[in-house]
Amino acid sequence: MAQKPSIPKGTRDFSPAEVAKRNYIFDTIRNQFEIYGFQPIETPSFENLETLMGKYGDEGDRLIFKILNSGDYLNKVDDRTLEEKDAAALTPQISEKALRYDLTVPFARYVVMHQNEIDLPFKRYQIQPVWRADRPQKGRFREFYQCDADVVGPSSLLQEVELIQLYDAVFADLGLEKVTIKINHRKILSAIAEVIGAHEQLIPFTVALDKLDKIGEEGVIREMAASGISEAAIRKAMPLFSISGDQDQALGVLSDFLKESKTGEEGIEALRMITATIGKLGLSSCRLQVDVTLARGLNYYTGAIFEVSAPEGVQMGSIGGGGRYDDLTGIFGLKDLSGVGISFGLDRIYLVLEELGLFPETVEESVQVLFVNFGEKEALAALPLIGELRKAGIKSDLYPTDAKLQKQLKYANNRKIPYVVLLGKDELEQNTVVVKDMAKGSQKTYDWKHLPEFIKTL
RNA sequence: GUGGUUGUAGCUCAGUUGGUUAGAGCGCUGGAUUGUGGUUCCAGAGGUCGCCGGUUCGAGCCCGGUCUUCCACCCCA
Repeated sequence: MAQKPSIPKGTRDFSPAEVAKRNYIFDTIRNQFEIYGFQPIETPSFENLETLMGKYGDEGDRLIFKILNSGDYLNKVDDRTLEEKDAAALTPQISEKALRYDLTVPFARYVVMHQNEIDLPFKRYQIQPVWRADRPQKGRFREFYQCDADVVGPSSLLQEVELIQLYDAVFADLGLEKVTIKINHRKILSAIAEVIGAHEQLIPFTVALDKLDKIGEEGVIREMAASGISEAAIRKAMPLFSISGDQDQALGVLSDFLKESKTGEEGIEALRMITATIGKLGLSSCRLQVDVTLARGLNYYTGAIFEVSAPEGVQMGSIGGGGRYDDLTGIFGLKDLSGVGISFGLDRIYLVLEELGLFPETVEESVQVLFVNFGEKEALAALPLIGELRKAGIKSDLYPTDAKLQKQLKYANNRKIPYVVLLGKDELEQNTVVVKDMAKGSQKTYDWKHLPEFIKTL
């Protein structure tokens, strides 16, 4: 009996039209990556499990897709682990490999393994799928593409500035207006926790703080209390909940709040430099916003952290994120190497562009010129002309059968083909073709010898 | 991982307290129109009602399970 085919939860097939639109985004991002001097690398779709485990926090570990060992994988498991049904202890015994969870950790691994071949500063980009065992929602998939650009080597803040410009350049090319790039600094978050006396609970503190715009002040307070942060500490942190006004003002308030912390002052200085420089250089599509409550991002970030949210009015999580990590390669044995990078979430950008109708019409154009097939003789006469067009780089094709003209034109119409060429009995006798402009409905006759004139109009 | 939600034609969706042969619009195929698509008119094809089981004389509709979709958590691109 034939089984009904299906694909796993959170995965998708892509039709030709969808692939065309996805490629448009890929091409736009790749083009700017290269314009900014980044070089491409690729890494395997799966890594050794131990390379990935422990890099993304407990929640991250849970979301990593583990690959079951081949062969008799239960053979080596000790009976006790099996009897106790201890998943955490069992996993490393039956799985040695796991699907890539993001592009940053594999990149860090790559840098360490290839350190002798790499010239610093090393600017690489990487566009590949990643996998997460998350529960799918709109804009959240189990297989999706990330487009990363990272610089390792220089600890200069000019890198952060450049990456913000890169974000802006890509979104400008995509025609995506009013994108907000939020920026914060890990040192600021760490200093706040220190100043209020909640240094031990830095992670729960930042996670709660991050939800301010979603669950409000009360919600944040409740969550902080629930995660063991003292009432006194929460009260101390409260002025931060209402920081508003422009960037300089916000940074001023923060500076006052953290005046006793050297770490905090470093973080504030960094943001001042970045925002001031971007202020001078200007952005075309994006706006940069300091946001003290921005805390998302993975555990390995140590400096600036970024998050890009979709334009207002579009229900979508972040469409990009990034930050600086001073010690990521340290985990793999290479000390004192700083890196900073950003990531674009292709699949979410796609949904945003689709919702706002921002894909150019020509993206779905598979063929520019379609020759109608009137029969064997006419089709044979069309082939050299099609060859001429193809040599000139024009996407052109002959309808494969001599189906009714109505059907062939309808096909051209559905495929959004802008020009149809008619070469029938009369044209064959006169060595001419009739070119029909599908949008206007107008027609023009060209002599075979004068085909270049038509090509010029394309 | 927790709680909820959705699934009927290729697509978007109707479908009465459970009752004979499950509908519409769009799309598709053919014709009006043997060299003119996107407009119009006519006709036609297309369904194991997600899947498995249960209740019932009888289930698209009720019950259980399962898969999927979307939503809220969690977390994130």
